Amino acid sequence: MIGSPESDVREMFRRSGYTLTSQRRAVLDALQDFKGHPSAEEVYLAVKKKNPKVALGTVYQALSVLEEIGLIEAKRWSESPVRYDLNTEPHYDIRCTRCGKVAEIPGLKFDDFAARIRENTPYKVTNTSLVIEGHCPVCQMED
Amino acid sequence: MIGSPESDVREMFRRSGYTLTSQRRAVLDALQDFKGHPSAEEVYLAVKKKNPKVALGTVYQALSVLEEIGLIEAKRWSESPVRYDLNTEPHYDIRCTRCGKVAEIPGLKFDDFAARIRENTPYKVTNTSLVIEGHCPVCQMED
DNA sequence: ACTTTTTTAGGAATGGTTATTGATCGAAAG
DNA sequence: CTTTCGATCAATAACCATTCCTAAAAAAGT
Repeated sequence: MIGSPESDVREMFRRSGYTLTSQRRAVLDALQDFKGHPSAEEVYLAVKKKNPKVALGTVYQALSVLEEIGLIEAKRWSESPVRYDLNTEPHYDIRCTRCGKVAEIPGLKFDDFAARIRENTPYKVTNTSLVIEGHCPVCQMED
Repeated sequence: MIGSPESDVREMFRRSGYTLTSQRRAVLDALQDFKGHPSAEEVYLAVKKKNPKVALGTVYQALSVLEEIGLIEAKRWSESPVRYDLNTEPHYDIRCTRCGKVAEIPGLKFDDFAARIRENTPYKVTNTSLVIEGHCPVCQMED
């Protein structure tokens, strides 16, 4: 939800009850450095460069903890591997199903649908995700 | 997008270039009969009752064709198997991550994200999907 | 320092989905 | 009708993202 400076990260871990281990920190750092929306595998490779001993399973587990805490967001596009993003400013992402590139949609005011949904259901909403797909201008030329 | 009566189904198949085979028809029928959002496996079992010879792979293939044509919609919740729904009136679905039940959120006017997004991007938008998850009233009692 | 609980590495196992292949079907032409 | 030829199908094997398992290590609690 926020820019996640050091103190916020610590605070959110403290409140969650999970411990902020070096592996979880490394996964978060890797996501911070990443341009785009890496898959678990890509995060794993990035983390491995600094600490060759981390296991892929650990990265998966760290990602799921970070998602549960709310520090990162998982995007499930129609193509399989789940992709992760730092949970910073709300924004809309669109993915080209031909070339795979993910872009942010600029100039579109973000509508906090999560808030509106909370007002309209007795459910306790824990997660919302808007997936948008299409063909980017370049790939449209194939038509 | 619409109620998909017989003639619409034929028309959409005709325009797509795909042929309306008995298997694809059976998959569509199964979805029509289904309450809720079946997985490919569940659709397969339903189709199998009427035609024991169909293969699971055929169901997957039919589902992907039907999705491409726009007759059905695929929902990718955080829990793995993809679930399918007839593409009828736009609506919001919420899924309880504890008991797995999917419910429609009533009384919430659907805002056509796709239309607003199309106006704000050079992409050709082919698919939008809003995934909402939380804990239903019953499962909240576990807290 | 000792005990308990949580986390990790490493690797094997799972399970949803895709790919493969040979057989079969179906529209279009002769 | 038949023949042709591409599309579709059933069955099964392969794939691969993710989860599970276990012993060891680390962290937290006392």
